[in-house]
Amino acid sequence: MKINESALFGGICDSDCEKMYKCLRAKTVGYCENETIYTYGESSLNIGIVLSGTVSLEKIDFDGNRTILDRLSSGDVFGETEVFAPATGDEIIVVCESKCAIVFIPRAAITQRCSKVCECHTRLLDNLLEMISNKAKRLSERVQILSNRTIRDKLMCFYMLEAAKQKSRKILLPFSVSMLADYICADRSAMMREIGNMNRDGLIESDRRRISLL
Amino acid sequence: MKINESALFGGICDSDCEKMYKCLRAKTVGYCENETIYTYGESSLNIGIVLSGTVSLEKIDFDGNRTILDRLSSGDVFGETEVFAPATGDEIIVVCESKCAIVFIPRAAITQRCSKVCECHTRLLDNLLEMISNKAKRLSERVQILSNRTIRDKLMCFYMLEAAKQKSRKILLPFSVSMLADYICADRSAMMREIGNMNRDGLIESDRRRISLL
DNA sequence: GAAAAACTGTTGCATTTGCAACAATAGGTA
DNA sequence: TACCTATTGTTGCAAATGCAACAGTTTTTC
Repeated sequence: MKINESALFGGICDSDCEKMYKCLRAKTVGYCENETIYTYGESSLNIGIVLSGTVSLEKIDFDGNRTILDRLSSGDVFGETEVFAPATGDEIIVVCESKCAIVFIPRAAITQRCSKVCECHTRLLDNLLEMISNKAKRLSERVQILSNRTIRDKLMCFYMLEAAKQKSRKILLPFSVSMLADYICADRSAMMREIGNMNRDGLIESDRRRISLL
Repeated sequence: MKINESALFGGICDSDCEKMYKCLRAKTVGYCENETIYTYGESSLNIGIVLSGTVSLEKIDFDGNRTILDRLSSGDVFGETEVFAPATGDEIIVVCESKCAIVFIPRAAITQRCSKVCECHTRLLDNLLEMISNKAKRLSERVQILSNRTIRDKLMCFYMLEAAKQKSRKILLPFSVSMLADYICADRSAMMREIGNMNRDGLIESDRRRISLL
């Protein structure tokens, strides 16, 4: 994937893109699995664009518990705001899930548009607007899921949203069953037990990552 | 409060503001307590700006359970994206908490900038960008809080964040204790019990809305 | 192909939570 | 003042959840 295929540069032609890459003082860096790409609060003067691979946004609290706040893939952006300012004692980081390439751009270069107020820069802002909206949307979905009090309700909420996205009552989890537990912030074994109950109660039919809503 | 005092129109002079109010086809409407102002999915062709008063974003699920997704006051914006697209069977609405005035602007009027590509319109987009970022930040805080598994941890997380905002270890809840239970998605009585335990364990000293972190 | 690692699935038990029902205390109003 | 209402605070009990420990299965790695 090239930078001009990312959502941030959508609608900007190749030659303009190259000019902007320089104008924006962008840099591309490669990472391997489990490498820490970004620490919120520290290096937050840059925004990052995922060119390829998958990364996850994780919160590590003072007890060492890991929570996935968000998962990003090709074309997604992080650090575009101080959205994930960590609470005292916690740490919020971006970690490489699978080998990836990241483009870093100084935040100032984006918001302080160039003296020429060029069309491209305006387009860039438009794109950024939509991307942050999407991030807000994902977060809001997460809040919807987490606002349920029981594991069963959290799961049903997640399944429903996923079914809507996949336009089918038979869904395939976008990540491992263990990660689902992290995502809905529940104990894995308790979640497994509840999935078993839901099968028994005829709510769903599930086999590992494959779930049918009944 | 006048429209040009809202964050959306920040940095735009009065006369320009008036012009834009017309150019953007804006309309101001007043609401009384508990009135429903906006239903996501239905009237989402407009964005709304809270001029005065307080409104809350609520999810009503099919069982009738109410969850507060967000609270907005003077200068805040809602409907700027389809951020709160309701899950199937649920309803997401904006409800008036205390007597308020709302400015509605057709969404298209904002994103499709006027033919003149005027400075004001660009500024408007900049402002919108920052506001959505703030919304994402609030949502992310909420996720941080909800990602804790016990009521105690949720409360501590909330207290910490609030202490940081109020720059003091003695904090005053921004809403009623009952609403706090809704906010952290816990049963009120269970939360009260846990607050009692935390006092007993010497973690906090609390009296109604007044809390000291020890 | 064998060993290692990661993931999936299960169970007993102590703790936490939700639920229901009720008591006590502000705050507002006639 | 007396009354009404909203909010805050309390408790018993059943149900849900987390925790720990372990077994089976799949995937990766050498």
